[in-house]
Amino acid sequence: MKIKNSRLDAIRLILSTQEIGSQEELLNELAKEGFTLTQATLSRDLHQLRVVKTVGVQGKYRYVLTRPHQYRHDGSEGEMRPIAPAVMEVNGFLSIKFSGNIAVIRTKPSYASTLAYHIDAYNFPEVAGTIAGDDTVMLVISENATRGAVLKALRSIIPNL
Amino acid sequence: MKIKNSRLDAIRLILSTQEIGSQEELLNELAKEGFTLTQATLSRDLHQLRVVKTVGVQGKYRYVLTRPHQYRHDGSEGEMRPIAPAVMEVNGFLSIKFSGNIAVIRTKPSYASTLAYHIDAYNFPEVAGTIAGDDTVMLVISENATRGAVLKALRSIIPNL
DNA sequence: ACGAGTATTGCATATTTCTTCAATTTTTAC
DNA sequence: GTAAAAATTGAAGAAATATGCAATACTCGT
Repeated sequence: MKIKNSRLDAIRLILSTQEIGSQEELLNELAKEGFTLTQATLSRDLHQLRVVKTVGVQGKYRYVLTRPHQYRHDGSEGEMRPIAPAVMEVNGFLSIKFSGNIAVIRTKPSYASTLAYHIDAYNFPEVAGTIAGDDTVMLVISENATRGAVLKALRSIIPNL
Repeated sequence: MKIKNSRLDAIRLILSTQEIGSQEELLNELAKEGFTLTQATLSRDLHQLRVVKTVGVQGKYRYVLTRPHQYRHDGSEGEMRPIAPAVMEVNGFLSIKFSGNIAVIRTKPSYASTLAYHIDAYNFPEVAGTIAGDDTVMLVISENATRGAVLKALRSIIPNL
């Protein structure tokens, strides 16, 4: 089904760029994008996407993505995902540290999966893969990439870096 | 407040060892431990602990811990946390692979944060830190530790390893 | 020890989310 | 292409969760 899949994509996109606190809110955002559906369907969509409702920055509830299987596209994955639409503000970033071949990125609580989603979306060759917790992203650096190259790549999507 | 804190600990413990699908269910478990409280209070406790309701193994909903600050105790943290009470079954473990200075541990869906929680609780010096996704834990090995040492440490809490 | 300020809690209810059922649409196998 | 099977959906209501309010318990400074 075509409609459903693009709707799921829309949900992912919205959740990764906005702070959504209830299904109704998300329903409105989806309506703006031209998707008409009921809360019942949305509930099922969220279940399928394994989205979780967590507690965001100021104690507000927030729906966030949990990414299913992390660390992909190490060459084996030909599937070229569409580039994230326009460079967007990826806020929530706090700090980055390197250790061996990985970078540990700290974010504000509940922002990690959003950031990881964006990093993934760009398919940087310097990035072997990522995994997101709640406020931490671990990024595995590609074999032939340098830390500097990773920083440079990330700077293109993280404003305050 | 003493009661509340031990209750929060009890919640953490229960969530990390059992599959809890609703607050009422958790309420029952807490009752067994001698805690009497209402769903309202529990809701607030879960909010404070930033527990999330996610989708578990067979599509069932499940409450899981989100760990607040990963990768700690690199020397800077003196705070000695109490050892996890008794060695407990940390099931859900599937496999472990090493790559450079990290270990990638696969678990059954939604078990990752539970496992990471336990690893953290033990404060192994061989472990620089962990981060949990949904079904994956990435563990950063301390600079001066060997893979064997990490395995040995993990074996003490993961039965089938 | 007293009182002001803060935190914790239950109750009742509002709000939100999930699920059952039946209807439709889409896919699959011939 | 057609029938059977599977998937998707909305409506409505059930179930689960969050919260305003008032009462009680605790903390801290004096």
